[in-house]
Order: sequence, then C-alpha cells, then structure tokens
Amino acid sequence: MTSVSTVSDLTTHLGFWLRMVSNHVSQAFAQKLAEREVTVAEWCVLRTLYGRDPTPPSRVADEMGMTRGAITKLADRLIAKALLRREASAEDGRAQTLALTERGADLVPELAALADRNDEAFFACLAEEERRSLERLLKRLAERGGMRGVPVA
Amino acid sequence: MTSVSTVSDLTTHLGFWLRMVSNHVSQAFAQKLAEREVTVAEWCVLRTLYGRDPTPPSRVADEMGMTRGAITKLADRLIAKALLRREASAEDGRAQTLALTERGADLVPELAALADRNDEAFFACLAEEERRSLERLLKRLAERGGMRGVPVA
DNA sequence: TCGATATAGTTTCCTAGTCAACTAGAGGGA
DNA sequence: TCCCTCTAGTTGACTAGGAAACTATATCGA
Repeated sequence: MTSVSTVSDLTTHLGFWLRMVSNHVSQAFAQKLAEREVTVAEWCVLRTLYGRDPTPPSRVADEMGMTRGAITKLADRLIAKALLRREASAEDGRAQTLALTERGADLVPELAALADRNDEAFFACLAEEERRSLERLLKRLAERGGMRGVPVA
Repeated sequence: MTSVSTVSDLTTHLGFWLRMVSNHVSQAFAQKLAEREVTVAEWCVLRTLYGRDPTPPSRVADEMGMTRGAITKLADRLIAKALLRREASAEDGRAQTLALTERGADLVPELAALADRNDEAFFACLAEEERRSLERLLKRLAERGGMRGVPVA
C-alpha cells in the first residue's frame, strides 16, 4: 500500500512521547492517591486551598483550569469526605467560600509526600543535569505556548 | 502557618510541567481534530488500522491501552461515521475484525498532516538540538518506566 | 428606587471512559 | 459426545468532566 508512506509514524512526534510519559507518571500517582481514596482532581483542590484563607470556588476553578460546575461537584465530594468546608460569604449573598477542614489540612502533607516520591521514582533514571535540562525545556514550552494554571484535565 | 513549609510546591515537580505541556499539546490537537468531527481516541483507532489487514478489536485495545468495552463503543461511532467496517471472522465465530473504509483510509493522511503541524507548532520554539535532547530524555523515561502502547487515556 | 444587566454558583444533560456481568462460540478432557 | 472452562466481544451501571440553562444576588443607570 503505497499511500502509507504519506503518513508519518506517531512515534516521530515529540507530543507522542510527552503524552506517553506524562500519562504514566500521572496514572502512577493516581494509583497511590487511590489508596487514600483521593482522586488527582481532589488532590489539586486540596493542594490549592492548603494554607489559604477561605477561597471562592470560581477562583479555584480558574487556578485549576476547570469549570465551575466541576468544582461544585468536586467540592461536594470533598465535603462528603469531611476534608472541605463550604460557607456562604458574609459580604456577597451569591458567593461561597471553600476551605480545608482540619482533617483536610492534615492530609495534604501526606499526599504531598506521595507526590514527591512519585516524581522522584519516575525521574530517578535521569542525572541531575538532565533533569534540569528537561525542566528548562518544559518551562520554555509552557511559557511560549502561553500555558498557565494547574493542569488537571 | 508553619506547617505549609512541609508541603513542596507543585511546580517543583517535573511531572507537573510534563502534564502541563502534554495537556496543552493534546488539547490543541483535539481542537483541530474536532473541526473534522473526530476525537483523539478516534484518530488513534484510525491511525492504528491504517494500512493494515482487518484487525481484531482486542488487538486494537491492547495497542491503544484501552479496554475492549471502550473499543466496541469507539468502533460503533466510527462505523456510524462510515470510517470503519466491522466484519465477523471467518475462522472464529466469536471474533470480529475492524478495518478502515475507503473514506476512513482517505481521511488518515489529512489528520496525520494536522498532527504533524500541531507538533511542529508547539516545538518550534526549541532548537533542533534541544528537540533531540527532549526526545532522548522522554524515550529514556518511557523505556525505564516500562511504558508501552499508544497513550490515549 | 426600580428595572436591566451582570455575576456566583448549581443543576441538568451529554460525552467518553472503566469495570464487571453477560452472551456466544471454541477447545479440551472423561 | 458432552461438559467444563476459557476467550472474544458486547452491554449496562457507574464515574468524571464540559456546556449551557437556571437561580439568586448584586450593581448600575435612568
């Protein structure tokens, strides 16, 4: 089939390898989080709110790059797990705020340690200089591509 | 809040930047595909079957790292779009095979060109040598991490 | 001050996956 | 030959998120 030659192989794309590695790193982390009954998105919310004053959900949505609807549901789940508190704003009758409960705040350092270990495990096969190089390249790509926010989705 | 200091910032993780860049590259590609009414997963199926003999769905599932159930539904959609054909195996009464229709085969080179352009656009800000370096590092991570298959999910 | 418009959050409907149950055919012993 | 078991694929229940409709409140201008 001669027409095949006009289609480049998937593996020639840097984006292919990027997604391959990124997905594996994230999935491994998701599995570790799952042992604590937490999803990656939930972890991002907890991490976002950690050490902060009560914060409107819309703000969390912006920072996480998710919709408000998604944050509503995420918050519902985290509240059901007693990791989060939702309170009506005193000034604005429309507004709500989200804040960690004590249990939520206690959990964050534990999960952060999981994140540290996960990252360490995957990138251990790179030398210190290679890691710096990879970080530099990725940051440049993020900057030039106008990427911002916590990448969850 | 002193306890904050025990939690490392998300951005210190290479995995964070990896996901950030990977998600943006994939999402930009997804938008381009959407103009042709094709999802990323559908593109992966089409690309997987391009230039191949009729292939059992279980094989496609393995290669794409998705479940059989997902492939059944993906195939249903692609058949509805007349891009794919499903036929019962002659030898094995349980088995099916998937193959591109002519229209499906015609579409693949076009979508592949989109993929080429998407990759080029994102990584244009890196010098040739930097791209090779990034590719080398990602491939090593993929190899050491025992990663295989087309990363869709 | 009251109506028009804008904003915060929630809810509903839709899509796209996984997992597990299920159906149907294949294959292998007693 | 007749089960028993294994395998291929499909289906249904469920999860998670996006888009847009919806509710309630705020704000602005005549």
